[in-house]
Amino acid sequence: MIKKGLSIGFVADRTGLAVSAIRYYETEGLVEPGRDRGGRRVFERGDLRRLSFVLIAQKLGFALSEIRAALASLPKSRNPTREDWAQLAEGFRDDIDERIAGLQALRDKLDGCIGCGCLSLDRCAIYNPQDKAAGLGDGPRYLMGDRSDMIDGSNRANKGTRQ
Amino acid sequence: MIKKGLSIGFVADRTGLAVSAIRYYETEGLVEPGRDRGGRRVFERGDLRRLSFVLIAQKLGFALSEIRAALASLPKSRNPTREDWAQLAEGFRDDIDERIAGLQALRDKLDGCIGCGCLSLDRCAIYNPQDKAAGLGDGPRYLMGDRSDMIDGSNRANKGTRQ
DNA sequence: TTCCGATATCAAGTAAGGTTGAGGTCAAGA
DNA sequence: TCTTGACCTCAACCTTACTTGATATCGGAA
Repeated sequence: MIKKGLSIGFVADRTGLAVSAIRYYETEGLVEPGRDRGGRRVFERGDLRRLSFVLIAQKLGFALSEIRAALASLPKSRNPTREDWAQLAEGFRDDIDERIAGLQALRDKLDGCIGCGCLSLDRCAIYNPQDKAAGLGDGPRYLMGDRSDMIDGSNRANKGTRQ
Repeated sequence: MIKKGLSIGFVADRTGLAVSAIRYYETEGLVEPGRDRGGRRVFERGDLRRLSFVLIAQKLGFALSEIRAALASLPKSRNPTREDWAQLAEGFRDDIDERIAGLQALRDKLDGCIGCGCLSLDRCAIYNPQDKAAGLGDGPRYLMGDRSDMIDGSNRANKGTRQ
């Protein structure tokens, strides 16, 4: 059985990653290269795919920890088959779809509010204190939240206004 | 002329930002609150909009430096009008559109390659060393770049293969 | 007048995602 | 054999985007 291993420099050239980044990814558990007698890292071809996946996922805004979790679904005992990768990509694609939807929703809101000039806001589609910034991640955030009625007549009337 | 100023706490409540974050944004030039006699920050209503804009843009993956640049297009001498904001939002929306397009392209590529199982790659739509990861930012990166022919017959044949 | 919460500054710390540098080893070619 | 380039480890440093803690002041209410 002839085994061929790839050096870290070769992998770096192929993926466009810096050697230091690949070593860092190893410490983060994103790849687990073997070692040769001399202690040098020996990568397999499948690692190129893993690392490319890391690159793509990162560009999409996934954190390394999330990517590690995704990669964990690949079998460790054998070389991942195309079915394994297809399955991983499936869930991944769902995530992409969600992000696209989130961006589109936001764009529509921007169109509806700022774009149309309805900055008086009370009747604005975008302005809704109950509304969350849909699809944009953690924590409820008010979108362009500015409203006059809350300044002059709210239960916070004397807090926060000065002079 | 009656001027009303908003305290940092009020602004924090309204935007959902931490007080410390708002102070940080000031050091970064994203807002420039005035000060009252006692040295406390005094915000204007327009600052709520600025800060909301910062929040949204950040969620979209813009760096604070980019956001600062975008905000710089607003007039400093007078209160930004709805036209000012509309103009800012316009270019911003184009960016969103680009990002959406990039994500869609990537999704399609994933569908076309991993999804369909064509991992032999040479004929694969996604595999193209000349191709950049479209719309995904800096630097050319190979997408899922793994190819057997380059291992056994390339001008790098004896570099990077071991044992 | 005293108290207390909100505010202020400044330095340091945090987390993520790496890069850089020092000092050392390995192995193939001249 | 010597050199050279690719590789190794480990610690320190970097940037971004904040948070935390120490220490101090402001100003409105009791």
